Amino acid sequence: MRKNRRTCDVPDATVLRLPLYLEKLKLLQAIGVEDVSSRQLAESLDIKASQLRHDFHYFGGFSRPGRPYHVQKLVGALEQIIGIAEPVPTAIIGAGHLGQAIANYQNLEIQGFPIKGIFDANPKLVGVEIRGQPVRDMDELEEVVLKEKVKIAILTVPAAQAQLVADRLVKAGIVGIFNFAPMDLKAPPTVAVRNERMAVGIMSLSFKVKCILQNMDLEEDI
Amino acid sequence: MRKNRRTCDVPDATVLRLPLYLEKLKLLQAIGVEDVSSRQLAESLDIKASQLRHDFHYFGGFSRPGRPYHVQKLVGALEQIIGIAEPVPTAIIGAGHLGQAIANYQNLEIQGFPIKGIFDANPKLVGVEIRGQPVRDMDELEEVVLKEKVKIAILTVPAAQAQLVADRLVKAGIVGIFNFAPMDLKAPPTVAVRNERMAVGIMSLSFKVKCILQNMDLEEDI
DNA sequence: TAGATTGTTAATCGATTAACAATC
DNA sequence: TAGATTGTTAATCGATTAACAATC
Repeated sequence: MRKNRRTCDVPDATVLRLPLYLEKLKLLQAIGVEDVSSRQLAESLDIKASQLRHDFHYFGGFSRPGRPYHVQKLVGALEQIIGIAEPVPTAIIGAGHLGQAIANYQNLEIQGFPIKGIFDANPKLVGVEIRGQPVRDMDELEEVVLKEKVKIAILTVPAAQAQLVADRLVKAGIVGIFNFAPMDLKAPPTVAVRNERMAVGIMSLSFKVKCILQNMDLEEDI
Repeated sequence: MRKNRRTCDVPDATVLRLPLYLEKLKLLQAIGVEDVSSRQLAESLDIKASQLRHDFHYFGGFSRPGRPYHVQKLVGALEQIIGIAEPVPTAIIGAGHLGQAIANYQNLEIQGFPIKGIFDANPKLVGVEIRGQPVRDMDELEEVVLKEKVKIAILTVPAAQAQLVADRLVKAGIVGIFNFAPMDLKAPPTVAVRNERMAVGIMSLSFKVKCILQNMDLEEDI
């Protein structure tokens, strides 16, 4: 029990690297590589080997001194840590273009997030099939969440409805919300929320673009 | 010239907060608020006032001791710094669901990123109108980028084609790529690339979900 | 054995926060 | 004036990197 609690006391920066480690390791696994050293893995991700080992150290390490990592074992261990060793039932709320884009992204299921329901308030969309699943009416939300033990909701509804839907999801017992609506959601601390902010992404890109253009102008001046 | 260069030597963490500051300030502007203190603005963003002032300090500060910030001026200054004081011509490559979702997201234009072209390789999509614009054939890519002085490309093509398209964009003179394909793009240092990694987002959420569920189990045990 | 590797701690680096003089 | 505010530097905190003993 103590140990489980500890595996959760990990810096965000480390948590964000776990999926990258897993992704690379799965590629290695696919081409039949059995062992990999921290140096090899770190180089392919453009980070320092000591950072990778430091990250792994939060979970007690996955090998022992002198021996490289066993790819298969490491994949299993990371899946366990990330929480996708067992599939995580997931639902998509909002079947507009974004919702459909995500529903059609089949890697989601492969990566451990099977879509157990797609919902929309628009009667024109209800019943439309997406990857073999009908879009359901919002009325069925609570029922399906309960029945399918949905843990994560991907929220792609308009900003105006996002908080309302989120409240329903929380009440229905959802544990994580991946929010694509351009606004901050309020949720109790027992529900994890991740806001995907398109505006932050494109504006931070714009900042760098501006800097590149300025530097180009400066070089021309010389 | 020295000063311009300096405004680019700013920590990433600060750059990522600039859009959040701008967003809140625009909300204040919309409801007619003229002045705002660092404490008010910081509290609404759930950060420390000293962090906000420290961030602003990278750009020389936007007020003087004793006086709060002038909302209007601050909005203008941040737009200048982010690089959206002038609209930044943008294109979307890939008119699938994700591309259409982004194209339909009208805030993009309001926030300074007018869509000057939407492209797709699929002949069935070419010609379809999205927000008053026809989807163009990929053949026209270079021509439109040049003519419309497109600076940023939003890449929503399948992973298999992403690098090929990116190479064409770089050659055509694009300065920033917002990549939604689930793979890392290679580009010269004169082109800014931002990878949007859905997998990282949902897996880091899953990690937190797993921790919440474990803690709930622990409490039950007591 | 010699060279390479991990786990683990210490050193370094960078980002956040606190403190405060100057100002209104 | 008293209270509040900013710009700016110093202190603190946390994350990254380096170093190295133990091991293969």
